[in-house]
Amino acid sequence: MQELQLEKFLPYRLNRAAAAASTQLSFIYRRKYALTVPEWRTLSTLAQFGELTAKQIGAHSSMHKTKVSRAVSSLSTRRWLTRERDATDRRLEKLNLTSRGQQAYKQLEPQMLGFEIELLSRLTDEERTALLHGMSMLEKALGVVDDRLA
Amino acid sequence: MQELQLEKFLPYRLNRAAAAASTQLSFIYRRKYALTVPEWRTLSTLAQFGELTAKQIGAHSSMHKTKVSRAVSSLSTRRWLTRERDATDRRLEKLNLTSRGQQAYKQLEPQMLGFEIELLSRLTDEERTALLHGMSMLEKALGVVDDRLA
DNA sequence: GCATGATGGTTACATTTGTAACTATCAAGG
DNA sequence: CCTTGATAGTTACAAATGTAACCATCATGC
Repeated sequence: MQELQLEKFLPYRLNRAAAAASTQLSFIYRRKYALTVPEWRTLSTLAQFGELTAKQIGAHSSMHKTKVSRAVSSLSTRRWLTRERDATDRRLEKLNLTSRGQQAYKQLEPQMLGFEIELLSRLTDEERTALLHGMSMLEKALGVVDDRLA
Repeated sequence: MQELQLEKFLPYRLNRAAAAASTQLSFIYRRKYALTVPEWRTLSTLAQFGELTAKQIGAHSSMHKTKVSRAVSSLSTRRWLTRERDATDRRLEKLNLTSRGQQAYKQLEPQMLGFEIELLSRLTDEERTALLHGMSMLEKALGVVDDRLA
């Protein structure tokens, strides 16, 4: 039987890499707009998909509904998004970015992509391809890919 | 310029995979011993390296010192580890697993390894090798590998 | 229509986590 | 020695997060 070494142990390595990437990334949107992680995810999900409900945002970004609720209400206070009751089902709230929200996102998007590109540029083409493919397989193995998304 | 898609975005994917792996793993040691994540990490680090100080545990497991402090004090209450002041530098506390702590770890270790093996077995040999190599490169790029460890 | 149960979303409360201030100890310089 | 600054570790406090209870609304079956 093999022996467990924390620094070789995949769950631990994933956690450490994720925390590092998240921290480094958050410098960008924290310094510029004082956004939290849930707020950033809500913003980018809405920017990507357009009108969504809070529940849909949670499904796309894997966030707990209370996190989404708080992020939405905070972005709403900032007037970065609008909330509108659905006429046919009044439990739902249709969320949309305001032009101010879109503008902020347009500022951030290239910097976020830049961070990822810069990070991955330190790998060779083969390493990069292999890593991303491996991640996809891992996601499948972990059951984190949600097939039933719009 | 490319467009950012959260589900393709590496930092987000890392976070999601790490959270899923961590949750699934923690079922094992939570159900059996009601351990928290910091406690599990402290336990396994000590099991792996033998006598360490709290600071060293933090360095090896990438945990904040308050997390380590709390985990250590909780494991100490359980009598899974002993704390002993260093004679030559009385700021330091030398930590060691008790036989009870070692025993608990011996129970958990194969199940932890089993989880990882089972997870990785869903990838082909090439995918697995490539993923692990890619992770190593990524860790280097993120600067999470701490060279100056004992 | 009117119970009953499900669903979208919010909020109160408890738990976890991080930040910063603190204690105790050490090391270096005068 | 005595001051000054660093270090190991703890703890008070604040911020973030999850759990569970809750409200409003809807859909279903009687």
